[in-house]
Amino acid sequence: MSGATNPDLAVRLREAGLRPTRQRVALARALFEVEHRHVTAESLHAEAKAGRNPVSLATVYNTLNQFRDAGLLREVVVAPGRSYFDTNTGHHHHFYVETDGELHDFPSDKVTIAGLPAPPKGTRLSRVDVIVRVRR
Amino acid sequence: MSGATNPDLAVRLREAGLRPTRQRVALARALFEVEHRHVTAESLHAEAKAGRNPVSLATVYNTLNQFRDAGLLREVVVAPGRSYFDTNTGHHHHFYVETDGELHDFPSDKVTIAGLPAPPKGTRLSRVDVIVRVRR
DNA sequence: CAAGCAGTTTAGAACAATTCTAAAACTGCA
DNA sequence: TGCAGTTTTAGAATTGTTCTAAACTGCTTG
Repeated sequence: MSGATNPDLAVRLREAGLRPTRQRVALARALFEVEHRHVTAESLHAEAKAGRNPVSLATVYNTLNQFRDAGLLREVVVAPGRSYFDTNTGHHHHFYVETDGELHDFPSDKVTIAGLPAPPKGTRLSRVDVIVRVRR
Repeated sequence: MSGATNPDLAVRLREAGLRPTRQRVALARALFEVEHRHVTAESLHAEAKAGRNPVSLATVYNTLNQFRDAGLLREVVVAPGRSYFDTNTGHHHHFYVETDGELHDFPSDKVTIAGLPAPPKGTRLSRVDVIVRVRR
């Protein structure tokens, strides 16, 4: 079962304008066939290498960037040199546990942010990131 | 006038547990004797080098980290490999213009964030960062 | 006010994260 | 199946930051 090709993923990639190559599909499966995940390039690379679909680190970086640009992933920068890719692209925010580098989602349903000033003129809103930093 | 030593800065550094050395005072003057600023290590280093108080890049990094640890500065990470130090340590949030890397403060007076979930158990709140990302 | 020691600075090496390069390997279409 | 354009790859290069070890400086003491 785990060796089978998932046609949905191939379709999803094609719709994003990306050819469903062996490597991209392998990474997409690791990312999207399970619950929401937070990965770094290094962690995903280690995972792929350990599994039966080794993918070079350069390709992991390329693919994560392409997935992000295509809207399949969201990048969250929590600290200098610490960047996560989040498979949850819906509206939500993050807890970041500074003492051990963990990142957790929380839904934005209940959260309301009021009174934000208008974007500087000549710019349009791209996204509002809320990172709640906590420590143990 | 601009060559004079500012005793307040020396005091402020000493209170932070830092010896007021020539280099630290020079950087503190560049940072704190004007309106609130957003600097990077590189930009501050370039500035110091151009002025009459050249300071090595290593010292700029050390000093920024010390100032941040002492609460004199706040670090804002906006993108991978892009970290600003903000001389405004009060409550406020940021606009980040993704297309050109600019960072702007905005006061948090008017902004209310309601409905944030409680921190994960075993952790205590450190800070809530709100970054409003915009593009031209 | 000289001496000495801990704290600081520095250039350069080292390191970590990410991107680039150029060549080999693929993918998809004709 | 052949072929043109994409994609992958290893390794080099780049970028941002920290480390190292030696020289220097600020502060305290005798």
